[in-house]
Amino acid sequence: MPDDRNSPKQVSSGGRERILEQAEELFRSRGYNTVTMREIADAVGIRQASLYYHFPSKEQLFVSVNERMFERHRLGIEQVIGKNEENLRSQLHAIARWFLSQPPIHFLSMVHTDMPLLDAENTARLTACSSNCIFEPICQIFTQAQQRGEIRQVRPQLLAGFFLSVIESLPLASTFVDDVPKEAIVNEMILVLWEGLRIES
Amino acid sequence: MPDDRNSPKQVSSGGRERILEQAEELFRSRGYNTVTMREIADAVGIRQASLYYHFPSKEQLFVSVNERMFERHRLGIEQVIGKNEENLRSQLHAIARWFLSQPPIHFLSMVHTDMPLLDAENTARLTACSSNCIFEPICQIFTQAQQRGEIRQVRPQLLAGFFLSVIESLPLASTFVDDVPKEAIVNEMILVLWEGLRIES
DNA sequence: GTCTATAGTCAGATAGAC
DNA sequence: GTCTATCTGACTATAGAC
Repeated sequence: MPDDRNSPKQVSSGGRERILEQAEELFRSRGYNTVTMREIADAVGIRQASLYYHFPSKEQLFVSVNERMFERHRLGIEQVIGKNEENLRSQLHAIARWFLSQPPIHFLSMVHTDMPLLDAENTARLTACSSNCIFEPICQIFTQAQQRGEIRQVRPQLLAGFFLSVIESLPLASTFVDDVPKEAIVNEMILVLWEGLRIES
Repeated sequence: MPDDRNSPKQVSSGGRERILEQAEELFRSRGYNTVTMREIADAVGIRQASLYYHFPSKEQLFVSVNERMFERHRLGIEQVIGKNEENLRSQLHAIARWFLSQPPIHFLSMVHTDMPLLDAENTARLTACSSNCIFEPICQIFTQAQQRGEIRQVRPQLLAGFFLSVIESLPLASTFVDDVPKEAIVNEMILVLWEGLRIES
C-alpha cells in the first residue's frame, strides 16, 4: 500500500508509475545520455540501485517512458481532432493548442542524439510508435482536407512534417522573439500555411 | 612542414585545421556528449592526449568547431543572396540549395542537448554566433521583401525561424517520404510558404 | 608536436542483506 | 521493494619523456 506522502500532483500512484513520471521529465529536458539513473532515483526519492527492480536497464526505462508519452499524445490529438470535425484550420489550431498544453517533445533531438545510442530494435520501436501516435493522425487531417477540396494537392506527409517542425521549433523561436506568446506565433504560422494551401474559390 | 600523405580532400592542411575538420564531422553527426576525444584523435590519426596541445579542453574544441562552421555558413548564405537580388522566392531557393549542399547543422539538438553542457559564457558565444551568421541574414531577406511590398507584414523573425525549421527537419522528413529528393521537398514547401505570404495583385 | 602512462571521476549494472 | 556495497568500464585531463 503506497503512502503517498506529499504527492506532487494528482494521484501519482506508487512505484513504477512514479518512476516513469520523473524519468520522463528528466529525459525530456536533458536527453537520454545526460540524465543519470542516480538523478532519476533522487527525483523519485529512492536509491539508484532500486530502479533496477522496476526496469532492467536505463535503455528499457527510456523506451517505456517514451512509448507512454507518445500514446498520451495520440489520445490527446485524436480527442481534439474529434471535437473539430469541420475544417482544417480549426483542426490545426486545436492540435497546436494540444501541443502547447504539453511539455515539448524535442523529437529532432531524440532522433538525432538519443536514438542512435539504443539497440536497433528499440530505435525501430520508438520510430514506429512516434509515427503511429503523432505523424499518422496529422497526415490524416491533411488528406481529409484534400478530399474535401479544401486545400491543394501537396503531399500530406510533407505538410505534416512541416507543421510538426514548426511546433517543435516553437520553444526556440519564442526565445528569439520576445514578449510574443507561443499561441500567437503558432496562429500566425498556421494562417500563412493555410493561405498557402487553400484553393481560392 | 605538413606531409599531407593521402589527404582525403583538397589541402586539408596539417595540425589544428585537420583536427577541426574531423571533430566537426563527428560532433555534427553524433553530438557533443557522445563523441569522445579518443574518437576524434583516431579520426585525425594521432593519440588522444595530443589533442590537448592544440585545444585546452573538449569544450573549447567544440566551441571552435562550431564558430568556424557558423562563419562558413554566413559566407555561403551572403554569397548566394548576393547573386539573387531580385525576388524572395529565388533567394529562398538559393539559400535552401546552399543548406542542402552542406551537412545538416542539427541546430535544435545543439541548443537542447549540447549547449546546456557548456559554460554559460560559451553558450552565449555560440548563441550569438548562430544568430549573426544564420538567423540575421535570413531575417533580412524577409524584411527586404516586405519593404518591396512583395509579401505580407508577418514578423520576419517568425518567417526566418519557420524557414530554418523546415530546412532543419529535412533530414528527418526525407526518411518518412521515400524516393523524393530533398530538393523537391524543399521546393514544394517554399512554394506553399510563398503562396501564403504573397500579396495578391 | 606527439607520445606513453596514469590520475581522477563517474557512469550503469549486479549481489545479496533486510 | 528498497537498501548498501561493489564491480567494471569509459571518459577527460595531466605529467613528463622524446
